[in-house]
Amino acid sequence: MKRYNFSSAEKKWNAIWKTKRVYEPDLSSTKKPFYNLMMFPYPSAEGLHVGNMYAFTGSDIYGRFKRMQGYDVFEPMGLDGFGIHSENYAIKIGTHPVKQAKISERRFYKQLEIVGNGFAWNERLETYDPEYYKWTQWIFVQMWKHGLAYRKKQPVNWCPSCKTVLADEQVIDGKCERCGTIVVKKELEQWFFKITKYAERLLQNLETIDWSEKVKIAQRNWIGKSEGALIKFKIINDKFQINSKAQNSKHEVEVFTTRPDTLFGATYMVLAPEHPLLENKELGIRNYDDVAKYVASAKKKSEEERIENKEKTGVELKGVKAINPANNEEIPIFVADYVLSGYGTGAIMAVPGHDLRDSDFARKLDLPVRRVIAPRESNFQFPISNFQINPNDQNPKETELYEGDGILINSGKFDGIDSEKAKWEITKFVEGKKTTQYRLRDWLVSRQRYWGPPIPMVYCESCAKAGRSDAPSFAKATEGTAGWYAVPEKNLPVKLPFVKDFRPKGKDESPLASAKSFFEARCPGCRGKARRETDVSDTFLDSAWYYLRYIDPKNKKEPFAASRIKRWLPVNMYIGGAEHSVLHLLYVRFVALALRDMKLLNFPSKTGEPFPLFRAHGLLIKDGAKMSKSKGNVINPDEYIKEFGADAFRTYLMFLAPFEQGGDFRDQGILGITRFLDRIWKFQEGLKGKFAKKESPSIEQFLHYTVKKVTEDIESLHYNTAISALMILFNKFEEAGSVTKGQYKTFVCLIAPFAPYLSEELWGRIGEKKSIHRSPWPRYNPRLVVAETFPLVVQINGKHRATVEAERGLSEEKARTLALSHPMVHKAVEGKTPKRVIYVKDRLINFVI
RNA sequence: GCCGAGGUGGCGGAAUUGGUAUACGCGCACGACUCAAAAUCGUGUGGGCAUGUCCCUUGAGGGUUCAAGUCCCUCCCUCGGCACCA
Repeated sequence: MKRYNFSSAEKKWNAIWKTKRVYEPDLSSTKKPFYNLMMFPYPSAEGLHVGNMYAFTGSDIYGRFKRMQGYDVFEPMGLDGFGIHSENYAIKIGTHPVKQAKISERRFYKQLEIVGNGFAWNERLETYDPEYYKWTQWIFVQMWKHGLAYRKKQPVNWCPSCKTVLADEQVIDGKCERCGTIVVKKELEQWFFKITKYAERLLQNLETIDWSEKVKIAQRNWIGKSEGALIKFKIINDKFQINSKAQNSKHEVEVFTTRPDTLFGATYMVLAPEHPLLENKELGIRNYDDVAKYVASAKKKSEEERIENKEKTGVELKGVKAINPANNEEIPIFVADYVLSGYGTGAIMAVPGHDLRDSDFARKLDLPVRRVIAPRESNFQFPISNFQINPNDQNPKETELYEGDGILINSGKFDGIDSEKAKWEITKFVEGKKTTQYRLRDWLVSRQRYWGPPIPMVYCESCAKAGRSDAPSFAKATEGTAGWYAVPEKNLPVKLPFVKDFRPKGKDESPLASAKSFFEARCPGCRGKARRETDVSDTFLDSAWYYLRYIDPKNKKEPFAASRIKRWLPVNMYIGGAEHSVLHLLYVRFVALALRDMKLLNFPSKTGEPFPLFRAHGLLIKDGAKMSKSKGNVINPDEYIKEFGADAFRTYLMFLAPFEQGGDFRDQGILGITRFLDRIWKFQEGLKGKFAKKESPSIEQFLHYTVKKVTEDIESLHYNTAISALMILFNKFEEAGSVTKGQYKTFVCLIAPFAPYLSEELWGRIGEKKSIHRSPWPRYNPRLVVAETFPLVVQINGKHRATVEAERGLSEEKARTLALSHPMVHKAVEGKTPKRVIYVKDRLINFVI
């Protein structure tokens, strides 16, 4: 018997599939479109990572399953090869990214072809193709035209190694998402996209989409909605007399708090180092130099220092006080870097009795603490005298931090009120404003790098002086628009020029700033001399719309053809990594919603969400540890495919653990799958076409059960149990020696999504002409799914005592008689009347004695 | 610290959602084939001992129930995400 030669079969079928266009639906006319999308890879490293392979295989199995169910499955693939990751790799190995892109492209596409995925190769795309990034730039221009792109100077994240700014989403634990270098703060003027305008919708829509729960939670937390109040505190200089000061003060600081119910406990105020009040000289801060020194050192701190060292520091502003509007008390003001400038108003009211951070700070600086909320279950007597407690007080119970809600004390006329209710009553009392804050910040899209789409904007100095720009009128009032013009759409793309020394310079600007011929431009407004923007846009903008381009990647007139969009969107199934929870998966939703609002993207959907169904796959580890080059435990997929074949590799990846959970890859494990596939081959070869004439009823019954099980398991991405069910079925085939052709064909169809080559080869060898991957998915007869008999479990006092084979649908009485006929049961129950008999139909009977 | 997922044989992992715990696979042991080995095939494989239609066993302890890996309470550990967001 000839052994199965997987490598020649793989080669053969790849060629046949290509010429027969097995995986190419007609994008403009299909009747049952099914868009099966997977996150395209960064071609950044030595080759395709096994993690990508894992994700693609899981997604492809789902696509193949849907194709066999009769859908016109569209499963495109491309390369996210523009951007910092590809550029960093080019720097590392000392090539130019333009050259490296071509090398990576060949390597990746070759690898992607041998893994046996049903990709629609005609629609492949690369984000560095000018025909692609032309439209990435076009999206930037639309953002600008609709007031969603703006420039602003503010402290931003700067990676000293990548020599570029980063978005908040790209800073992980204070470190650069790409290279792990500690990120520092820098005050720079940059381009931002107004994703915050969409915060509420991005949050609300989460309720309408079917996504892996952990990703939704991550997005919810990242958006970070909180309800609270804005409350104004008057600022006075203590030179002035007490009674005149409050009324006469022209200075005010507004704070944001989610706990206005604790206002009476606000014993001091804290400003962020960037707070504008600190620059106000007429205020008469007496220790101005000390304050300035503190502010300077705080601004220099890196993100990591802030995170690592949570010891609170701060300086009091001498000579000034704030007035607590609830009780008109004068309270000290501090500057401290535990208050962030980018959130709320950059100023807080500090309530050390009821907030952990304020409590830490108060302890450190020995500040008084006042308790204003008592837990509901405590028995406070009202009214309580207005007491103030020092942290050194020997009565620690009273000063203990309490962050919960409860009943108000020490709060004047609000004493005794429930804190939930008091929140809004106190807000009203001090003329505060109820408001909502989001943790989400605007998306910083500028990058001071070479390998990316140049931001298609032009700056004209003379127009800036005259206050001219082509920003929409409603956006002109905001800062950073004067002098800026979008490159006219007919002039797109702004091609990335070849720059020999493409390495980042670290001078707050892109290497393009040294290419004079690139940045010299005409002003689209006054036709005078102007300068192009030399920064490029964030890679995540490239990937924020690729799924729209796939359906018509060669379209020269429009970014995406409206008729095809209507047919193919929203995407039916999106599979990818959870590491993109607050990166790609957030940006991509934002861009879709924004384009929809601009009336540029229109597909049938209530919310405009492009991915109603998303599943995150798990993480693959090797021998119990995370894969890393330094540990030398990185799986090279090519080697495994060469040794075991793509089918065995794919099937093993899916068998080793639940797809959505991820799991542990062990070399030994793949042998089990190899044996399984070999046995299938031998089984068919051994039959030599002599299939059984008559169906064995027990095999037939189990086959129907397996069809149901595998269908449901694939639908829910439980591939590991689907494969296990197929193994059990096949074990029965082997035991029986032979099965009918129909039964056998059903089995081959069921393994087709997992082992596309072997199944196709077997399919052809039993005389089938059409590709198995376009053959109908087996159906089952619901009546045959369960066997006619079942093992009736007999328990005595809940303990398993015997098992008897019984007819399905047995009545309780009959079950009882049957159970008692078993000698063991008979002996145990004999002579006693059971107190209770529990009968679970088709399952068990339990005698309680 | 907060949020999420999880803890089941020597290992990866199953368990119809409260109803035979350890499916399937790996590994291991023994046997067959072989001069031998690999491959392949067969048998066995949670632990215990008094070898039984016995007892124990799903991170630890308690509870609910005829019945708990599954539900409730307390605690421990591992992995992932967020992290001074007021």
